[in-house]
Amino acid sequence: MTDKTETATLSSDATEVRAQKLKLLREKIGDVYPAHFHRTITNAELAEKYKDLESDIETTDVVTVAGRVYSSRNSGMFMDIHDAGGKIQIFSHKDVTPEAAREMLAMIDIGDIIGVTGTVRRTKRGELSINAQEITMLTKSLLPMPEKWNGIADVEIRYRKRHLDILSNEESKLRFQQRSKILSGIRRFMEDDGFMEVETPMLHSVYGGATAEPFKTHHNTLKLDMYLRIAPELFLKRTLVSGLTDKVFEINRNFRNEGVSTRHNPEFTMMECYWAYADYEDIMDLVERLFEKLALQVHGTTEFPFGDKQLSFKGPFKRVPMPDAVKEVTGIDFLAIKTDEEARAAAKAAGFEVEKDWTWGECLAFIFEEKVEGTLIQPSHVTHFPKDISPFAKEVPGEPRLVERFETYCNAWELGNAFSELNDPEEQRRRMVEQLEQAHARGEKDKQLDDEFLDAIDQGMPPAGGLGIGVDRLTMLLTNAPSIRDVILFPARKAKAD
RNA sequence: GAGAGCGUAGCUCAGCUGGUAGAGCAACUGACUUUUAAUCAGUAGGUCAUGGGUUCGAGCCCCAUCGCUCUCACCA
Repeated sequence: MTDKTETATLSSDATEVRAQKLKLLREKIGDVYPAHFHRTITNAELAEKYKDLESDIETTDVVTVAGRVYSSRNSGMFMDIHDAGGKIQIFSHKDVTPEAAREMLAMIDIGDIIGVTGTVRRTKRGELSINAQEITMLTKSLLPMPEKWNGIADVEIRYRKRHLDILSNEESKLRFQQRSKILSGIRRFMEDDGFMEVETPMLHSVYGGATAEPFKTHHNTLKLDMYLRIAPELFLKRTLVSGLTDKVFEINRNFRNEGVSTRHNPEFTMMECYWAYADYEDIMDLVERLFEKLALQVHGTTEFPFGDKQLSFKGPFKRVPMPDAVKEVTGIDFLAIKTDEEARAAAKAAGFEVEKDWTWGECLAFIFEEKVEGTLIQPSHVTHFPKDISPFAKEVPGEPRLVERFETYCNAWELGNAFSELNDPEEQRRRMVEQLEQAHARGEKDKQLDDEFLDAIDQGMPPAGGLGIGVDRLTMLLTNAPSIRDVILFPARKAKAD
């Protein structure tokens, strides 16, 4: 394959060496990136099948494995190759490996993907191995692998070149495998609970269902300004009106043109569901059952660590009305306060800076966010939100300033938001018009009234409980990830100047 | 959008009050035939993010720009 005069000409620059080896390989064996190669067993299956094989025992079982070369010892006599599920040691020795296969070793670099056919054995030192009879180059890698002990630590590279992160950091690989299982776990839970998954538009000509700045785009043929959806809520409710199903859900991306942080990405995954003939208390039960199931799936138990905290997803969760929570922490009894003026005065007296036009509900919500939110470490449902900030929720009977809404908090993060959904068409229209006026007053010129939604509500939407769950944040908690970018494969980045 | 911090070899990181640019891994040349963070000897690899400035002299000090991280704001 190659003799000393050829190898002596190799440069010491890693990428140049690989390019030269690729050229030599093409001359010698032709196709360095073959289209057809079939392994007979994966590395994980191999480990399972031969877990009882004793040390220093050689079998006559011939297998074909494949994977990326992660390390090489004794001039390639021992190589570890990894596929997505595990690793296997390749043993290439003159007693067991034909000359032609051993010549290939000089052309193999760490990072290359190879296929190996040979017999299964366990070495004296107890390492399950393949005695190589045939070695096939499947993919020559042109770039060096990241450092083998520390992997990629530079967060910029970890996010921009995610393949290097996952290639070199086992923790990162496991986390994304776990995310996939969480996603399918949510889907299975919802389906088992009788919910039907639907897909509603990502491109909206009128955006709504949440208060957020949208991404704006344009459809050329329709000559129509459009928005990437900030929430699927209004379409899912229209689905509920249709009678297609009494239990509907969607798992998909929402887009919000706002700040990025360790807990915010411009596109994020939301599970949203609507359940006819149920109310927000039924939804609380549902959230608890879902969280408990996911914790069991990921950790095998409902108790698990996050950072230096210990979380428990064992239901039932603490349930506390917002006015009670605020009273407990600050002593301010909002239920005893009658007017907006009094609310602002009470807030000011307690040391909060409030805007002149704030309502009773806005003062209550503000103090909740300032003082209570940060204390909610274990999963908790905060109920009885002010109506002023909840345009889609039904009033609490006997307390028209509050609505049947709850948010689920954990680790001081908002994870879920749910209501007994408003289905009174006149009340719904009133509240949406009010929201629209407020938006226009803030300078949001693009905000429009969603007539198609209001028309559907006029048709009659069954009473229902609805819920939105932030899947990324839930995944962060379940996989002990400090940043949302650790659970999103390709998080939003600025364009690189070079 | 505001504040704080960071940017040194392909990767992980040192580099003191300003005085010749360093290590480990990876790579290359050899030795070594049962290793597993293999080992041993040697070699090569740098516009110290970029552009200005101060200084006899700048990786280090100053200014600007770019990128990243964290905190805050908007928000989930």
